[in-house]
Amino acid sequence: MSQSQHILTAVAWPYANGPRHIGHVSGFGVPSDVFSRYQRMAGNKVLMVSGTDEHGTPIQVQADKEGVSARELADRYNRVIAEDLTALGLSYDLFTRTTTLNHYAVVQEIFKGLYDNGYVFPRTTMGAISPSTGRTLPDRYIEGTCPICGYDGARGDQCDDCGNQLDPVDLINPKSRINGETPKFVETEHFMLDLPAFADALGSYLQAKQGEWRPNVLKFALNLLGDLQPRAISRDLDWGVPIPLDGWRDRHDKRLYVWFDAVIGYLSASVEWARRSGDPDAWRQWWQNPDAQGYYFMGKDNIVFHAEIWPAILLGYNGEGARDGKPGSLGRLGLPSEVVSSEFLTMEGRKFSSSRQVVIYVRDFLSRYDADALRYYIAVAGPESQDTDFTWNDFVNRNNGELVAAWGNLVNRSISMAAKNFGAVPQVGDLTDADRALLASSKAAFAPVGAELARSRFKNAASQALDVVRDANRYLAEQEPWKLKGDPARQQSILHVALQVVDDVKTMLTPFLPTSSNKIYGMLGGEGVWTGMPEIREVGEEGGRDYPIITGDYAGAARWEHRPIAPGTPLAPPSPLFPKLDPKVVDDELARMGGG
RNA sequence: GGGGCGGUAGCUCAGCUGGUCAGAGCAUCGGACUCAUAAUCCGUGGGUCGUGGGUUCAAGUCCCACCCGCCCUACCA
Repeated sequence: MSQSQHILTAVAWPYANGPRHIGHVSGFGVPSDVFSRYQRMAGNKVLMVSGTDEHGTPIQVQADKEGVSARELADRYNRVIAEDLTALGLSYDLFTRTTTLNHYAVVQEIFKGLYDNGYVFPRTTMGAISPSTGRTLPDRYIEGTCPICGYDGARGDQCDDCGNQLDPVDLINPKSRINGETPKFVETEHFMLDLPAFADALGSYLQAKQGEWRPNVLKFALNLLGDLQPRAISRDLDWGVPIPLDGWRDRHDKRLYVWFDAVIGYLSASVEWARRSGDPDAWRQWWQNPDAQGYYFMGKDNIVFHAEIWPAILLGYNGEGARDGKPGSLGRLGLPSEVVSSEFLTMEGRKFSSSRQVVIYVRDFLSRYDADALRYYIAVAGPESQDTDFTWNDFVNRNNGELVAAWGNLVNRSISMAAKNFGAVPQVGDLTDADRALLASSKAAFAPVGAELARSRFKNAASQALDVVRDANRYLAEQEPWKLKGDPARQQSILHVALQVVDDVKTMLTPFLPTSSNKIYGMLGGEGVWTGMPEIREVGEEGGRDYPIITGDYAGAARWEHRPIAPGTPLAPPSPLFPKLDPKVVDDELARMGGG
């Protein structure tokens, strides 16, 4: 094992145009938190950052629809999302937003660095704008008749009927999906990121990741290299980060493209975190230390931005593309060590769709079920390596069978017996072969389970921890401590062994189940905090506005290691850890989904 | 159109660079037990590993073709 490392956990930024649903958090939220909690327990220095992504056309469109300003809309959903992610127990060191002055400053610094090195240049292009607002009309917001197959619901970027990629200029009878008006195609000047200049650098960067990244991510990224085009990183819109060049800075009709500013959020959030921690340069440990690792968590539709565009931006800022150059004033910045992408979650066989009520928002879910139950389900049955279907039936089965019947019951029966008979953690006497075997297999599980967690293979990790649970239940069935009233010494030894294994497994499940693991820690007499939980804090910014952030003190007692339990520690009769769900909730939830 | 993923027991899925790889969990059925949220434990059945070829001493595991499902295609994780 290596020494303590600096690990940046960069979590995809949820878009603040509405509340997030469980598909979103299964992609970026739960995986990144399980990973980060494990890394902290393993003794590494984790910096986990994210925030709400608040610029761009969809937010402006939604705000117009609701008759509020983009900022008001973003304020609203920033708070909703921050509250939901906190309730899920996601241990962000800083969860901020893209509308801070700090973020604007960092984004503009990166832009200038790219510009000074020659990787960003202006170009006049043809683009669609809305005649009534003058704003860029993204291709997806234009529909019309497909010039190839005649399908009349084709979008500007692609025809859903024949599958061909289109240019919106070619659409017959194009219309805006926002308000039905006919878009105007005009010449407009935009700044382009010179992606072809990074073809070689990106190629060698990605090649070096062979065997390390999930194969689908790497294949996808390598594939993109074949056709790199300069890409516009500005838009005709007033809701975004201003372009920091003379003659552009004060224009209200040109802003940086939302994705360009969003990925830079990982850096700006790190900078903000450092400043709030009292050491403004602390972020450098995660970005400029050659031994630091950066893990980026997201859903698969984000791969292009994290495996292609973000590395290109960093290379350009560092002056490491085909045009060379030198690092900007922040200094050389590290590229992602690994891009961890989840696949997609579907809902009862269908795509998530808020308009069709095929959705369950995080908030609604957590109003009826525990965060640990959702975290567990996503970790063991989520879209880790392929698209996965969420069904209420499966959720109830796994909750009742695995969390309640296997794990919760082991905890409950062990502590209950020990509390009832001895009122304390029992002494251990001579060990039998069976005792030793169980203790050894429990202790031996730390290494493989940890290794799987470090590789973001959460299903394997959880299932190996559950194997220990099954071993322990079998052990109790074989040893039958409840029959040994006449042999208290032996009875004590058995219960001691059982409790020790409960403690071990509690440790191994902590990344998945922080809340219930904290309870078990307390039940077994643990002092202080086992694993920290996030909280919302209201903060301000010099010259800016107040806003909520998620942060927390995660330096609890939790360590990724076997911890001997102490005989004599008082035990109280336990209460169940996980509520068993009535199978009727399946029907209730399906009915809630609008007729199922 | 281009790219990617998947098709293994009733269900959900493991099976990395080819040789105990035909598995796990759940569900079913039979039995045991009672400490525990009627939880637990033991046993049982069940698959020509999508289809057709090929390479090999040996193929879910590699190659080709095909069928089916899904996803991405750059402003819905």
